Amino acid sequence: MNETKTLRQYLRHRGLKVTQQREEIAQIFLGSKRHISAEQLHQQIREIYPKVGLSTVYRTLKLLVEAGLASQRRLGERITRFEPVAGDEHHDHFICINCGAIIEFENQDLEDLQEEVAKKHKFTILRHNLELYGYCQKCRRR
Amino acid sequence: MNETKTLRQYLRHRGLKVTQQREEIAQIFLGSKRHISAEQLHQQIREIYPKVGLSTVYRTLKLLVEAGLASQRRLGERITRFEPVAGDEHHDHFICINCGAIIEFENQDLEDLQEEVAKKHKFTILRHNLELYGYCQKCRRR
DNA sequence: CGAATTTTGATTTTGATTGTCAATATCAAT
DNA sequence: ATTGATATTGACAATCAAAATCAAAATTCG
Ligand SMILES: [Mn+2]
Ligand SMILES: [Mn+2]
Ligand SMILES: [Zn+2]
Ligand SMILES: [Zn+2]
Repeated sequence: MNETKTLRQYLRHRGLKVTQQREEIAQIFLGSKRHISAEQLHQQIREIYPKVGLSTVYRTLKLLVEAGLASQRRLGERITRFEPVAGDEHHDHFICINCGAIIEFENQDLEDLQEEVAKKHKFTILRHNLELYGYCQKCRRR
Repeated sequence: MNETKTLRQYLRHRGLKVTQQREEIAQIFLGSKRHISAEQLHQQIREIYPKVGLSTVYRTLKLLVEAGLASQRRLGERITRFEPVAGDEHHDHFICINCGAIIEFENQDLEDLQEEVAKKHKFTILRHNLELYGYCQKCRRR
């Protein structure tokens, strides 16, 4: 678990405390399925660490995002979902409006073109959100 | 006001009723500033039509979206904003994280490239969201 | 250890949006 | 114009994810 180290470093760097709960939450989060909600993660954590509260899950997810270990998304639903970030990778999403499937993809041309458009408008991009809604392979025919 | 006609047609086509409130809300919405919230729109409407309720504003905005006269966005905030749609135009957004400015842009290459990527993944795009967050021209230097 | 500081978690609160429902409006057929 | 079936309205309550509260507990560092 290298990410655990990254979290500890981030916390110390900010003068925050390395607590049991933060380590437990990070541990479970990093091993959980992608695009998980705070509530779902809380359920999973409780199976192993029954005393952890939902508030602390919300707070720790925020820290993980700040530390660059998680990314936060609102993919068409009203709830926020989180996913672990491996290194400096980036990806975007297809979302099937029929079955709810989330398909991740990466395309450097798309990223480059965005930068080009930004340059034209004298805008500096720090991050972006691209969500493509429609039908997945299984759902597209009827 | 050609859009008023479009709304009437849409309502009749769906067996819905053309009401005072729907026409009033549409009228004010179409003349309002872009990226307005339901609450803000309700304020504006009340200045001229004081009896219109917030629920009806929400319901009518939904109808306007369905009729293709409005588009609905969540640009990083927790609230939903609406903007009138002119014809079949489409655009995406830069959002300045410093001053909150929203800059609209259109780029056909970007749209085409998205389609290309979708084809590779056997995904059919019906709609999409692209939000580029960063600094606008004014805010980018310091 | 001991004190200063931060964190936790049960609980309450917030706030945007949606649901409820009795009163009212619309509209097609008389 | 009147009627009656149906849809709509608006005040209000409900929902629900997320944020705030705060006393008790944990962490850190000398
Ligand atoms: Mn993802
Ligand atoms: Mn816009
Ligand atoms: Zn699907
Ligand atoms: Zn700016």
